[in-house]
Amino acid sequence: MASRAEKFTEEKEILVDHLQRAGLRRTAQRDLILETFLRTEDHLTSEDLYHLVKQKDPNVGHTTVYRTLKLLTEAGLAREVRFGDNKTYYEHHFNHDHHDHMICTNCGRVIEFYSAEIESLQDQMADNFGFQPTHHSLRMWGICHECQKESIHSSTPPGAQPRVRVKGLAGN
Amino acid sequence: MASRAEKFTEEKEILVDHLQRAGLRRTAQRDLILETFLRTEDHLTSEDLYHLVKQKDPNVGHTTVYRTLKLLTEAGLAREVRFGDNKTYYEHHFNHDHHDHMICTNCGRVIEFYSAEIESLQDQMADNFGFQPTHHSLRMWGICHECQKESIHSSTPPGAQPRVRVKGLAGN
DNA sequence: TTGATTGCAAAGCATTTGCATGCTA
DNA sequence: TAGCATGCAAATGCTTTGCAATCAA
Repeated sequence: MASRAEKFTEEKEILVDHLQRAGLRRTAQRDLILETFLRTEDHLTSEDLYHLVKQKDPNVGHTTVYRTLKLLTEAGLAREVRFGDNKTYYEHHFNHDHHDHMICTNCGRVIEFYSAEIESLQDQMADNFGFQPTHHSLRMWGICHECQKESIHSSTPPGAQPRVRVKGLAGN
Repeated sequence: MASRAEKFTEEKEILVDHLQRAGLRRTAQRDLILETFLRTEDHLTSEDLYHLVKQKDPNVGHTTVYRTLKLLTEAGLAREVRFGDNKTYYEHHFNHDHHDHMICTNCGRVIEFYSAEIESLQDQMADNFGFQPTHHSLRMWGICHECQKESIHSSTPPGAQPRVRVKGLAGN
């Protein structure tokens, strides 16, 4: 376990390497945004991250957070995901295994899962079509275990606001 | 095979039924939009459909197309899909089997596929988490067979504009 | 010094909403 | 006739861009 002072050393190196390779510059904002991003394990929008960053440095602009999240994605540190509410969420990518998502349409909970069998069948399927896949996204919407229990006692949804509000039914 | 005059009878009945059940009204616009929608087998945006409908009746507004596509989705005649360019596409849903999509990030081609094995593994996976799925979306991005052939002869992409422009890498 | 970066404001885009008018049932 | 539907314009929400000032290398 790394000490407090050394936290996220590896990720920071990746960012610095990426910046150098691309002829970009290391700035206090980029450092702060990366650190803040890594400090939460949640899926967060640039809006969410913006507010967290503001607590540390009120001068940082929303635009910079947007731009830096794209940067982190290019550097392989973050990954964009969408859960159906037309917002872009970001999750950690470096040192995190690939996974897919189940999204509870009642409470907004997001469950990460991985199935080697599904992955291999996907590749097989792509192969059938001569398709060369670079990436994919599998999402399932429905009711999570906890919300199913809730509905035994009450027909109304649990008190907590859904983290993700799914408007349409389809896969956006 | 139904005659020309009887085309889309079944779908029209579904719409009319849905309208009646919901206390809504049948209008010339809704009929026209449904017909135009059914007349193409493509994935189209409300923008696309709007232009097609305009050719028949220039007075129809974009808003009505938006609203009607939502209506058709509720009626079970259409399904929303997203391919990663932040636009909502619609595809036929009634009498069309469930399927997933491979999207070529070079030419925009969309390949529909279905795998019973993947579906069943998904259900199994959901079951492991006590998750009750209502619907799902599986998309793979990559290079289609045709574009792979093209790249043998030229390093530049083929002339045709991508139907779908994928900006980010992740599943939006 | 040079050119990338920042943050504000403004623009873009797809989509939604308010509202007066029009039209089904 | 009642109230749903329409279509325009305006608003919305997320994201991107223009630009002058700032800052890293």
